[in-house]
Amino acid sequence: MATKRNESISDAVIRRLPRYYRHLSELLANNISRVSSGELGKEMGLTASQVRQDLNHFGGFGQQGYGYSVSNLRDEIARILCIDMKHRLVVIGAGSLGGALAKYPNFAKRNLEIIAIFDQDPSVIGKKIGDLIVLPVTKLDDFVKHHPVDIGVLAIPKDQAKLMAKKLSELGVKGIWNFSSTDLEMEETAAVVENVHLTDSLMRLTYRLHN
Amino acid sequence: MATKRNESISDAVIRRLPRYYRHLSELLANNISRVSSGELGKEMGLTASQVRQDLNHFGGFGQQGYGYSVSNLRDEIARILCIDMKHRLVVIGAGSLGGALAKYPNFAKRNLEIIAIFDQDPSVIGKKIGDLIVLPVTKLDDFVKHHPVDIGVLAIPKDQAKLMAKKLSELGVKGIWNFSSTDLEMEETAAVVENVHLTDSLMRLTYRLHN
DNA sequence: TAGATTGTTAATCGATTAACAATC
DNA sequence: TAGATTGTTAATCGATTAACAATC
Repeated sequence: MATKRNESISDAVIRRLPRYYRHLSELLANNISRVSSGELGKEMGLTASQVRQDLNHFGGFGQQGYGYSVSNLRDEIARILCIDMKHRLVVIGAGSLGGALAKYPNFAKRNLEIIAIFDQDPSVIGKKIGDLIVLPVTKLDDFVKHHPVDIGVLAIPKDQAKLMAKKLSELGVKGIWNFSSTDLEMEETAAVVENVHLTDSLMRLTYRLHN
Repeated sequence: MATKRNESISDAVIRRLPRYYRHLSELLANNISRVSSGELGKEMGLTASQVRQDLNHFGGFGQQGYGYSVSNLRDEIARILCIDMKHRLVVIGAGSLGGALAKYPNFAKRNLEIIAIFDQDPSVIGKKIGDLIVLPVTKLDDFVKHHPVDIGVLAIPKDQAKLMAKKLSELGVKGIWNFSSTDLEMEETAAVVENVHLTDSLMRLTYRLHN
């Protein structure tokens, strides 16, 4: 059971979980086996209070007078984020971004596996990207029906994104990781969407550069 | 003058600005010339109140009884985000992610220009990526001293990220767009850092997939 | 003018911080 | 035991929503 009660956890908390995970991994790599909320918070720019509040949404992982076991806490957060389970991804769009995502090295240790990559361009189909061969999108239906796919990664132009998201969702893919610069909202469907807007991120940087 | 007074704008507001910009661009592309806070909010999943509050941090761009001029509001937001100015970027790391960013098509219309890409690997140096030729990192100092560089894009392994951020900052580069999976914090230096953590984003998706 | 919609103030809601008893 | 640090409740702060007078 991930949460203590059936309370819904705020997005602000969820956003911090992967950061906790990274920082705890870092501590672990440095052979540090225990950490207090104060120390962890200081590293991450959070108050001790906030760290304890965040963690206590999911259960009491610490021990009074001692703090938290780094490896235990890291495992708990991995479990909360569900990266203790294997997830299978397909990438739609074998352009340079799709290709880069398909080869991204940091997925494996989080149990994330890219199992196929698709494109519609005949000049790209058949090419090798890492260990994968680019398949024609026309084979997508067939592929998904015969392989378990948890997440579809959209690295295609924005005008095709909505349609492809709908298709994936209809095929039973439950998660969409969207790199097309349009906000996908899937009210109709059951799929969960996570939008990554690279230019939005860069525009926040240009804002802060001058303010 | 971007803000009305010298109030500091909350991060939550800044995060929405690029979304406003995208949605207004969309409306403009569909030849819609005016929009009310209610309509814009509905499209974006915000209340009319919030739209008006957000915009009024920067000035009164609307007109009672009419709403907002789409093109005018879009221009104002572009100005607030400073994408009416040209920004010059250099990419550090010509791996597949660095390469993809160097070729990313959505930058140009926001006045963002990639002017060089660097790598340390001799087998990559000299290769062509889009219109650019990969330069050796040893030439970085010299390049930055002779060309105006606003933003450094880090697409390198995390253990090299901190050092490279420091170097860029010392060379006078004021913005760091960091794709290395470590949180760069530049208290010592004057550089502004925007972190993009792809695996964090994916972990939020796996969380929501199961909760 | 009447209707619509803004800009802005006030009320509410939620997230962060502070405080402290519990306890290892 | 004494010291440290948690889990949790209460207080504060800030962001979102509601309300409405101003006005195009």
